[in-house]
Amino acid sequence: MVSSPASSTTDPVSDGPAFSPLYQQIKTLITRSLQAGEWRPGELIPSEVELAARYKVSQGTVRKAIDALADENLVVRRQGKGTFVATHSEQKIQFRFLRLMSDDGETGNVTRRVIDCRRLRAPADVSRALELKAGDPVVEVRRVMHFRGVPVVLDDIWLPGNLFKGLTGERLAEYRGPMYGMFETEFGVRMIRAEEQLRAVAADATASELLQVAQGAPLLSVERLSRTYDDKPVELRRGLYNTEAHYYRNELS
Amino acid sequence: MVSSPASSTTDPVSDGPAFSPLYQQIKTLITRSLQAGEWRPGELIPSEVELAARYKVSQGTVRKAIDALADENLVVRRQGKGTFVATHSEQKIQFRFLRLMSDDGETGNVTRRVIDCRRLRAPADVSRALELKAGDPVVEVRRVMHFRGVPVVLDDIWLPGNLFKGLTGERLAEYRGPMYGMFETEFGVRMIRAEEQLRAVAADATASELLQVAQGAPLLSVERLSRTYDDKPVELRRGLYNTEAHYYRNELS
DNA sequence: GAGTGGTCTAGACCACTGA
DNA sequence: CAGTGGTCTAGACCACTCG
Repeated sequence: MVSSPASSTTDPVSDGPAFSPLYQQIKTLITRSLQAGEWRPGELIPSEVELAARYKVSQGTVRKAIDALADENLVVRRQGKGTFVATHSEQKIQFRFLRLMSDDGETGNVTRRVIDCRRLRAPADVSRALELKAGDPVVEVRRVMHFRGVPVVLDDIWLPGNLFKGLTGERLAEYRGPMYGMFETEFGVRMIRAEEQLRAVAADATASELLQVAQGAPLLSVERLSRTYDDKPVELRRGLYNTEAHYYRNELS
Repeated sequence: MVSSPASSTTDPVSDGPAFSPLYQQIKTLITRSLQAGEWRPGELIPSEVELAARYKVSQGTVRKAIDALADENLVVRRQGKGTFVATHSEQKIQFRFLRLMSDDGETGNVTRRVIDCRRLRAPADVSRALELKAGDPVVEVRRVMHFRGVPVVLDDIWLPGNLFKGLTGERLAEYRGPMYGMFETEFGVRMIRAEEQLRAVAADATASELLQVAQGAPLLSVERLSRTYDDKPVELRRGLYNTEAHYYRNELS
């Protein structure tokens, strides 16, 4: 294994060789393999002993690297079976990114309706957020999510056009299940983490119509920037949530 | 060290002896000491070797227990110095519970003004949330937070009267810094984790006056239930945030 | 330099899964 | 039963802090 200093995503850019522990370097190597698609979402990755042999380190060091990856939800450990690449196409993981709950606890059936899907040159604010060049192509999607048949969420979504070639409203419409699941299986783009900015806003004409609320009614605005393995932004999403009978849940610790 | 199964907070109540690893048991013991005040917020706890000797386990096992406590923010590790009990009276930790950011990045000066503070018998919804008996005493606080002199947050707060004997509006008003810091130093009550429910609502007459916004203006409603070491609820808080120039930030991963 | 937490190793044993 | 991850130990060495 390399013993010279390796750069880490969290290392300061300042002076000094910036010591990086072995397990961090291993973690980086495994992450690269995940990013390169050596093991795909849902698949089994090599066992700890195998990886230890591959990288010429002890099993304990590999273990610590995988522990960190599991903490970040990049990977899921299953005792007796092995370690699997995390996937959005799993019942259990879905509500990690969809934090809306019904007041009565039951979330009920979720259905998604695509209102619009088009390709265009990125508006200034979108290209800035997605770190694209001005005028780069983006896919713009508008969709409504229904909970038990009632429209609750209106999403406007922008995706880098170069990463989502061939994405159309039809393909979106015919896909069952969460969008992020489709993105990872159909386009090889996996959303890893996201930052959200929440605000209360008044419903405009469009929102009023699509969410069936009065104009000016208070809506929860959720602006999300999603990133993939290397922290590159790959989705900008502006959501409007009707919180009459639902709430956005959050845990602080 | 005990070798028989020990109950953990996350153990299922189902059948079986429910195997609990040693480091979990150690973690529970350390948590009990924290709760009992053996080491107070901000103080140094015994070194890993000392604790290993005390509990008759290896240093590695103590290490894993402390790692878990550090992950939960109960404790802070400082290489070369030791491990410290986490405290809310620290610049660094303040924005763990206050997630409001200014649009321009700078949060600026935060000031707090107590509008009202009184003792009363808990209303039904409050006593239910705080798991009190109907009619138990609570302290009710109303306060406004100003960012750079502008009122942005209106909080209504309820605290179990038995835990906060002697809390008055005067004592609150004269205290500088975050409320949770005062709670831990003055009343020995430490907020560990909290669940929040976010909604968009319309400003009523009171909010409109105290936050200087139009009646009916959209406000972000944040209902928070805070818990202490043993997961007992110790605070219910209903906040109204003016998100004209601020947003509630959240990270998903 | 002594004391702290942080890393790395090697080996033993345990708990769980599935053929 | 073999193979996986999970726990626990003991010891060596490193990085950091402070007197």
